[in-house]
Amino acid sequence: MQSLDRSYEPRSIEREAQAFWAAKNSFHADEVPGKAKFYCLSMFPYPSGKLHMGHVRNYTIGDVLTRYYRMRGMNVLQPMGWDAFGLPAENAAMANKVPPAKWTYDNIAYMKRQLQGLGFALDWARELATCSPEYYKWNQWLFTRLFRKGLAYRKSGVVNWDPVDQTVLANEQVIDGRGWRTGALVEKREIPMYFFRITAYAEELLEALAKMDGWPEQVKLMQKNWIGRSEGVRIGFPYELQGEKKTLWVFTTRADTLMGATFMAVAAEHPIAAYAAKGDAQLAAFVEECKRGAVMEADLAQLEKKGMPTGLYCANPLTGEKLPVWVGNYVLMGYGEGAVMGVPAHDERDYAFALKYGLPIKCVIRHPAGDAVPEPWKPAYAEYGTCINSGKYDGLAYQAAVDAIAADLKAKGLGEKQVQWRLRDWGISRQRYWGCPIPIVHCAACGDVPVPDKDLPVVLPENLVPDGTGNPLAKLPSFYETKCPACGKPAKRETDTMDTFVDSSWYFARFACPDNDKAMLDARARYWMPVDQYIGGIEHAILHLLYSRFFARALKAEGLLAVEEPFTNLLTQGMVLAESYYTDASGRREWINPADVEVTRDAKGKIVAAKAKDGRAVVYDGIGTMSKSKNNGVDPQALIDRYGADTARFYIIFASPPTNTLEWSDESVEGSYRFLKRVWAYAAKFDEPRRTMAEGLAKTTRFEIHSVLKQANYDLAKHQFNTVASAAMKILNALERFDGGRFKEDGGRNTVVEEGLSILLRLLSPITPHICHHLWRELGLGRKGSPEQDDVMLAPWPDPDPEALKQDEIEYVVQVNGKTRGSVRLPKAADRAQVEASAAQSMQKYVAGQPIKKVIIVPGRLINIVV
RNA sequence: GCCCGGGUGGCGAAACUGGUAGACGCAGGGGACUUAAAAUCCCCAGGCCGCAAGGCCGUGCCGGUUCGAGUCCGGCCCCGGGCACCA
Repeated sequence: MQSLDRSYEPRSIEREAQAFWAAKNSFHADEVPGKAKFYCLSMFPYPSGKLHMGHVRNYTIGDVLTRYYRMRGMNVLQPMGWDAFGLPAENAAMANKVPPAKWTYDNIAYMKRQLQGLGFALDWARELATCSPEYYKWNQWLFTRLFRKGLAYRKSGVVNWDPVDQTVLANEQVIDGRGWRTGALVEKREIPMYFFRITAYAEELLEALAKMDGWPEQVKLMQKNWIGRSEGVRIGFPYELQGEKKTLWVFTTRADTLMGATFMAVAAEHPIAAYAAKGDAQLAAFVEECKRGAVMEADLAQLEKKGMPTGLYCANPLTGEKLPVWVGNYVLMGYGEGAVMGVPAHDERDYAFALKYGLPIKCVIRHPAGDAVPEPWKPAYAEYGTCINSGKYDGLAYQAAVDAIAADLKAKGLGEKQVQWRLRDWGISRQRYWGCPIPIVHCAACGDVPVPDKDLPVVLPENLVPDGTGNPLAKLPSFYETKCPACGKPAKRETDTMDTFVDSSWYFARFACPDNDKAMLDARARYWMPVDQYIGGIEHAILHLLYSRFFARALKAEGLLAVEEPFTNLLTQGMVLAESYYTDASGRREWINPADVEVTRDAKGKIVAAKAKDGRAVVYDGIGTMSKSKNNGVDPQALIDRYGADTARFYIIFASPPTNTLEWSDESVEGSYRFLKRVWAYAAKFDEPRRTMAEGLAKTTRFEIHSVLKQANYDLAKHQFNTVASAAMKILNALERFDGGRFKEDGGRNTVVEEGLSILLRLLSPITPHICHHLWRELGLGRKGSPEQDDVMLAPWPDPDPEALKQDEIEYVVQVNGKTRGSVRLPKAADRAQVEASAAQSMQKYVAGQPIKKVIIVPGRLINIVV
């Protein structure tokens, strides 16, 4: 053990503490009936190579919570695993000619060592990787169950197609509409895919949000909007095609504006568009143009609104008025009916479209600005109001108009009220190699046949190297040639793999029983689930969390889980950002890592210039997420190597509250290291003889320490850890003020110092466990003869002593007309008259003869004199 | 474009239910120790005016509510996250 005579050496004490925990198996969690369990989980990492700052932040936050709840006496589980399938492994494989499996396993080994070096309280016995057959077997098993229930099914879906590489591209691989490797213009292509019917749970997923008190409002709101329940009316517009009567259906939330419809717009993929394009080359070209391009909604939504008439007309179902049918590039086939009614007077997009193409604008809602809709567009035009120019519906307000119109449409068989969801079914097929094979066999006679349980898992061969032109599995007969499980005839195995979101939608439950090879989940999952505290990046607020909620419901329906909500409390950490710099001396931008940039400051510390360490001038490009493309990643390992894990952990906690973005600063790390050195140095002086302190100073110091502790516990409860770190600093400051430098006279251990150090080390131990572990034992602060003597983690969490918090006097802030002018100290027992008199007395200068209108007193805090 | 957040000193931040804006740190300035440097310790520090006492201004911008607004309300600007195949 490192002696306190030596200065703080993080490396040796961290190694020593980690060895202690390993020897004692300190972080192993067992199912203990009757003891309150606490399942604390951070989102598992993708094994990309090495830990990045976001990981360190995520796992430090999780570890602080884990260690805190342990000390609060709960049975805590904190596991770790690997989200090990995915695209980057294939990219690395192509670049290095190494199979994704080897690359992935090497990364896992390296990152595991890094996590261990950070001293996280993880139960490694439960480690799992989603790319192992023992894990993904159960993806496949569940898929076959959902398939038989109709919750997994096949239909066509749209993908990005690179015509040169003849391969499907991920959205990420499409840059400005072109393939990332070939530069070819990307096309949309429809292919058969498997979907999970998440929409079957839309209503439940939405309604449960209201009861999820442990989730941030922000995330619940995002999910609510994503699910997107809207009430409206499905309206049929009759038309004739070659003498045949047909109906064009639309969904609208504004049936009250039906009389203001002046055109119809359909998506390029709509059957009407396809029909009309047959006889019209120009329209055909436009439809083709709309169908090309990327599939991303963000891109589609920002396209210039364009349209073309089909030459077809349909009739307003109530008036028979003829309405031209257009094809519009802003109409999405995936939402509603793939067609909309155009009401230019009361919808901004329709308005712009009508102006552009000279379509009539008919005002049918009275709004504050009047009964017309002159240019330019005003948001008021879209507000609810009373119907006008609408015949028998004139004078009706929104709901009454919708009700009346829906009733009339229903009578004609041309409409009814409908609830529409924005949520779409989840397409899980990926035309990629490094993922979980979809357990389906395609048989000419029997159709899609799920692989029987006895043949699971369908094992993914681990030795392939993709070449960028399609899925290598589709080129491997030994993989896809098989026999139909139903009829035994030759058949073809599905070569698509599953979206990696499938893997991550249930891993949290598998941590309870990763060793079970007979069942996906068992009773241990029912013990540990739900996760009590889930921690992860805000960027996962919708997809991952929504898919996991869907899975929990599906697993409950299979009898595998007892709960339908997987995460009771959710903490969404902010992203870690860094500055980026570039030089364009050579004509094209070269990004310089912030670590290699030196800045010049003026006398006030403001940055006035920056240059690269090699002397080249650099341009500051602002702050953003750490990325390879901007070369602004900061490697946490360098930080850990230099200062130790405790400093890295402390800095990351201290720098910002967990939910904020964290702007990286190398300089500030130094301050965290300095603080830990001060803790060490102060502790080292603990047993030096000290003189007896004056009673008054002891009382003030205890008041200070216990007040700070009270606030720190309050902050911990609301997960504001940065101020807990501040609190530790304040306690050390108070202790140093108390007896700094006065170690000459005798007196032995001072009880104020002993108590202060004991509180400090316990408060700090979840954040910086190694140094606290060491000092706690070295100073012998634990109760004699108890297990906590050897291990601060086993000590009880400190709570403030109510005696120490008692005060005889209170300081009141005194304001005149709301402006702070001073303060007065008054005995705690002072009554209102005394408080007022004392305040008026002290404010004579400001009141100066003016009549006092009233005096506002906030008990124990503030006095405001209004003159 | 749509949905969700955020904006407070040179920087990260704090401020409990509307009640002393800037705690705790970083960077900066001054000093002590040292042959020197590093390390450590002490002091100063929102802006403007003033020798000082003190005064005025100040939480992205504009307006409102209130005895009192960083905090509540309305409008705007900028930045970040998500938009269904990155994870």
